[in-house]
Amino acid sequence: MENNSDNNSDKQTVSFSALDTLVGYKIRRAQLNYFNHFQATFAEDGVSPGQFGVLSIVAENPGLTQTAVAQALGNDRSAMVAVVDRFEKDGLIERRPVENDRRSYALYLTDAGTDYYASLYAKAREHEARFDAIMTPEEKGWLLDILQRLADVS
Amino acid sequence: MENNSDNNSDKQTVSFSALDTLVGYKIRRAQLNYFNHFQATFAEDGVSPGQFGVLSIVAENPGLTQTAVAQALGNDRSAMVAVVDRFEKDGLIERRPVENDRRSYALYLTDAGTDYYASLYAKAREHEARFDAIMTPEEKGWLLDILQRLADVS
DNA sequence: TATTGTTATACTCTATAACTATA
DNA sequence: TATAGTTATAGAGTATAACAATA
Repeated sequence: MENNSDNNSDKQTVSFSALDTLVGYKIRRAQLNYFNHFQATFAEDGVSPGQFGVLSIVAENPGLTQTAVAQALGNDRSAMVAVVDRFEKDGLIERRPVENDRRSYALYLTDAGTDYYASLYAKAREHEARFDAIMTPEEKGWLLDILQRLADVS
Repeated sequence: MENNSDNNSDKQTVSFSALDTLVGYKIRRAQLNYFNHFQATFAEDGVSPGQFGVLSIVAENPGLTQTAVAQALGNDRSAMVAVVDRFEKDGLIERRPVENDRRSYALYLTDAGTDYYASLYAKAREHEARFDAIMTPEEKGWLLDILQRLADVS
């Protein structure tokens, strides 16, 4: 084993003065931890955070086109194809023709998809409880508000 | 143009009830916005947030090995090689042999690297000001604390 | 046996460009 | 001309596995 006092390699004593005052670094670490937990929770379902987001938007906004869902989530529409293909194949999402515009598909959850999303959402809420536990409801409301403001900085 | 009232494709009216109560979704959006701004600010320098993190850790903790820096940042040590190669080639970071352990290299900023990091850090602080502007100092202190707690959830 | 730096590799996420069919 | 869905592709980021040198 090396002598930690010489080369400063003891992890506990590493200085983060600069990074610890930048929102960007801490927010990345927090987000990575959250997503890793989320992935672990939904590993058996094979649903990623992004896929859960698509299901959630379609569940709450039936009839949106693929492009509209992509825009709502801030993604490129090309990224929707594989996600919708997968959920359509699983019988959870339906692509329905849009009258008056044969270029578009309107997205709807099937009955199975509605049930499936309900179970995923319940699981997501259980998962969220682990993170809710480290703050008060007031703090969480305030955190969500600040995160929204950070997302809106232009 | 399609009829928005029929297929619910007006972005302003999309419902996010579920996602808006999950920390994970909002934190991802906030982090993406922050990182996009960061990338734009440092585009001329060609420095990513992760690369800035490496420089910052080495600047504050001269003599750490590559593996120690990777552990401090929560990355795999294999990811360090390309980053250190690049900064070494640019004459900003030095790999020095570690006495008593010929497997390791201790990392140090060169004089040029020290100056360069100082300028990058000043730029990062200017960049941060855009995000500091949307909250009070008290709020920021509290935000950093909450983010740390989120990162520590196990 | 274990660890460091390294290489090769693969996987996810994401964005861009171009194509087609439609508008 | 412009847009929706699609496809191919490429880049960044990250992780794993294996190797040689060294501990």
